[in-house]
Parts: sequence; C-alpha cells; structure tokens
Amino acid sequence: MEIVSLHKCLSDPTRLRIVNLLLRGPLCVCELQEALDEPQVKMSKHIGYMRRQGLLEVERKANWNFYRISPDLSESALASLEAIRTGYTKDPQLSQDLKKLEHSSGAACR
Amino acid sequence: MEIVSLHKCLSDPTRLRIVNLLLRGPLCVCELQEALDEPQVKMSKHIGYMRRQGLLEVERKANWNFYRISPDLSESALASLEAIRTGYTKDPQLSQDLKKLEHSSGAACR
DNA sequence: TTAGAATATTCCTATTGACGTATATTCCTG
DNA sequence: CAGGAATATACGTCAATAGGAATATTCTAA
Repeated sequence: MEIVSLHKCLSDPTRLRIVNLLLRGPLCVCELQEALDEPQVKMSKHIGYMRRQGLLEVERKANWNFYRISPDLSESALASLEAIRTGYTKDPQLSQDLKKLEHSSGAACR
Repeated sequence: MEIVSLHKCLSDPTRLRIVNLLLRGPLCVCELQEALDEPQVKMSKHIGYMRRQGLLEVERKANWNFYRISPDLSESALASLEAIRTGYTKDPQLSQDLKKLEHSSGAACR
C-alpha cells in the first residue's frame, strides 16, 4: 500500500474513528455503525474508500460484512497504525467510540 | 495539532517528501527545493499548508527561511512521524531525496 | 536607494473528496 | 419465491485541494 494512500485514509475524522476500532480486531459494518452513530451511506463509503486503497479487507459471513485491517501491510504502515493505537487513546472521541463498542455487543451479527 | 490535520499533511507526495527531509533537521526552503527539484510555488504552498496546520515552524535568518518540524507536537504525533522516519527509508523516492540532500550542501544559505 | 535574491500570495482552473437521497444488490428466512 | 435485512452504488452538489502563471513582499548588498 502506498504511503500517501495510507495517510489519506487517516486524514478524515470518520475514517480515523473506523480504523481506531478496527485496530482492536475485525468488526461487522453494523457494529461500526452502531459505535459511531453515523448514517449507513457515510460509513459504507468511507469503508469502501479504505478497501480500495488496500487498507481494509472484507470477509462476508452470511448477511454480514466483516472488515479488518489488511494483514498484508508493510512494516512501515503497521508502525504508523501502531502510533495511532497506542498514542491516541487520549482523544475523547476515539476513546468514547471504543467504550461504546465494548458496552454494546448487542449487534445482530453476533 | 489535530490528528486528522497531521495525516492530511502526510497525504500528499510532495509534503511527505518535505517532511521526510525535515525529520533529519531544519532546512532552508532553497535546500528543500534543490533536493526535491520542484517549482518554487509548489514548494512554498505545501510548506505554507503545513505551517498553517501547525506541523512546521519557521525561523527567518537574513534572507532565508528555515523550517523545522514543530517541537510542540504531541507524543502521538511524534510517534506517527517516527514511523515515517524509521520505516520508509525503503521508499525509492524518499531515500533518493535524502541522498541528494546530503550530496549537495552547496545551497546559498550555507 | 535600487537591483536582485528568496519566498509568499493571488487568481484561475481542474480534480478530488464528502455528504445526502434514492436505488441497487446480495443473502437469509419464511 | 417474496419480503426484509445488511450493505453497496449512482447521481448530484458543494467544499477543499493541487498546480501553474503572474505578482507581491522582504531582506541584502552594492
């Protein structure tokens, strides 16, 4: 994946929030939607963007699409993501998203 | 500095090249220009962009503007930059820029 | 104090990106 | 197979961004 493309993925608030959650493990779109509380079309388009850039991979299970950070990323890309995962827990929005995700595993896909 | 703003700075090839060089220390605009071999206006605008975002700081010395990565960055931002500095040396363009910078300290500002 | 070097800004244009509405697709289940 | 749930795509619009040409600004030095 291109360095520039990676950072383009991280340069939008919604996408950053999505990546922040996916760094903890794969998630279904509906779980992401519930945690972020954003319109379906908005989520879907940002996810599609990151998939096209090669940052995310999808796995279809029955009716649900599970997304994860691509396992094929370069060392460098992983280091950039790690910087987010470890460093940005102080961000109010990002930590709130994580909390909301943990406390609400009532999504249909579970 | 906003997380998103940082990544916006890194999401353009020219800006990434500039940051890559500045991670090794402050540089004059003319040195950056020489290393990247890009039009003056292009350089100036990208530098201005990053200054407005708070990523770069300027110090005027006589006729020259020296830029550096802002020393006030958060831990998280520094970690992201460090990921670039250590990881992306494999990138052909970025390493070539570094080489060109080292081998050509004949800029007027020296 | 004027010419010139270094750098920034303005104006214009073309492209990309973000968002919403509506619609399509895919798969499950009765 | 019909209806519905989960998700993606098409289309239109508006804002942001990139790049170049020309011009402005700021400082130095003769």
